[in-house]
Amino acid sequence: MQNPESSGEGCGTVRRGRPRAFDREKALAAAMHLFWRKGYSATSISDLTAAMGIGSPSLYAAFGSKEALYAEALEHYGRMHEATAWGGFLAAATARDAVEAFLRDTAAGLSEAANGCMVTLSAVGAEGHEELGALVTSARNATLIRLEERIEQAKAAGEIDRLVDTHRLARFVQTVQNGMSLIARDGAELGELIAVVDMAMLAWDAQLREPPHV
Amino acid sequence: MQNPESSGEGCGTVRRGRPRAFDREKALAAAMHLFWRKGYSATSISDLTAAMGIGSPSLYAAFGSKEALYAEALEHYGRMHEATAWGGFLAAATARDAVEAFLRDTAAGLSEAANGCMVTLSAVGAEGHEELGALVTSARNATLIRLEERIEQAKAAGEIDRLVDTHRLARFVQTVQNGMSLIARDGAELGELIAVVDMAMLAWDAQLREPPHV
DNA sequence: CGGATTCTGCATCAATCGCTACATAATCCA
DNA sequence: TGGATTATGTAGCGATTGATGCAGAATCCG
Repeated sequence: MQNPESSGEGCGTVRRGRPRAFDREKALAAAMHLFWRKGYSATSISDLTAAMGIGSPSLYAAFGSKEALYAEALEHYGRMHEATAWGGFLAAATARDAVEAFLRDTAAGLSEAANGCMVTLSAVGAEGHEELGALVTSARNATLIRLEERIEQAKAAGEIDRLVDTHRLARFVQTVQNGMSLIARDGAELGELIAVVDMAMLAWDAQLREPPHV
Repeated sequence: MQNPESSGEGCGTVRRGRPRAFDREKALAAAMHLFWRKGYSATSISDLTAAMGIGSPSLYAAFGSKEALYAEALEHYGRMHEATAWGGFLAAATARDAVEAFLRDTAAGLSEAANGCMVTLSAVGAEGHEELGALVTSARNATLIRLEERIEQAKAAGEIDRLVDTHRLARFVQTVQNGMSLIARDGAELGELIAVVDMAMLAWDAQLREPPHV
């Protein structure tokens, strides 16, 4: 926050003084995994320094504070999972294919991580850290908006009837995806997650068969 | 834990010594709401004593420890919401009606509380308290088992084809219900939750129309 | 080399954590 | 009333929390 150079990693500038003895990216990844698994409040600085393999002064010099480290861990999480979560979605030819790819890729990702989605399951706002809570809330909202925009695009392309409720479709997909994070954290296996996706797509198809105005 | 009388509230026995100056049930309810909203780790004893309106010695005399208080708050939560969550489910004539009632009652409950379900969203196990984590995990699993048993019952009654995958149906319903907790905590309104339920029931109906073996 | 700069490890800060000892207050039974 | 029992309030326990001061080490530029 206070030092504008420290957070940006200063890619272009030549580093002066004693060089950092640890890999900042790896330390950040370790912190991310810890925050991901235990949440913000239950993760202490000593947990972090142990997992990152550094002392607390190095942590604070490199990341500023626990809150700033969490914010950066969130960004790192987003960078790491952007492609796997949205690649198929963006490449799909239709909104239906996009949604199905999105849910299937989510299922695949969740069955590997087994922690659920860091963004979906974060309760950092409710834990009393409103600024960080706003970060995760806006990240969640971005998913809903992406879904809605893709559906609107499908409407413009004539793929989906203009009278269909975009928000309803998107909310449903979001709900299923969120729920998958929870059952995955409780140990659901890939096959179960895939079955959930299949049933969700049945709902999608049935909803688009329904008369739009009832 | 150590004192067998303290946790059971000793309804029948005559109380001796100085009487308690606070309402144990109300204090427990206050603790439950705090744990519900903030989670286990982010809720401190001073938060609790402030919300319960008592001193810490009274808290420990009445509830034993923070962990025991959380466990009792969980039970209290279950008792408070058992009827509203499962009343319609148990009264329904068919499995389909039961599931729809379960999801609709969930939607109604979530739109009031706006915290999501305390059991669904608890991460106390991941926070490092495995015993409490086992409690919430088994509570979540109980929901899945109830759903599965109701579906099996419907199969026995000839209402649902025996070849349909019980676990798949139950997992889907559980996933949708879990997801609803998350979007409710993010501010989804009753109408949006109801729309999700409607779409979930489309999936239910479509799944039961599908040929069981593919 | 010397001086500036930056990072690391040790030690520690004030604050808070979960929890409790202790003296006093309020009730019961006799 | 007096002794037994239980609850309350103050005050504080040792441990841990998030976060730093500081001396020394390691690099840069000149």
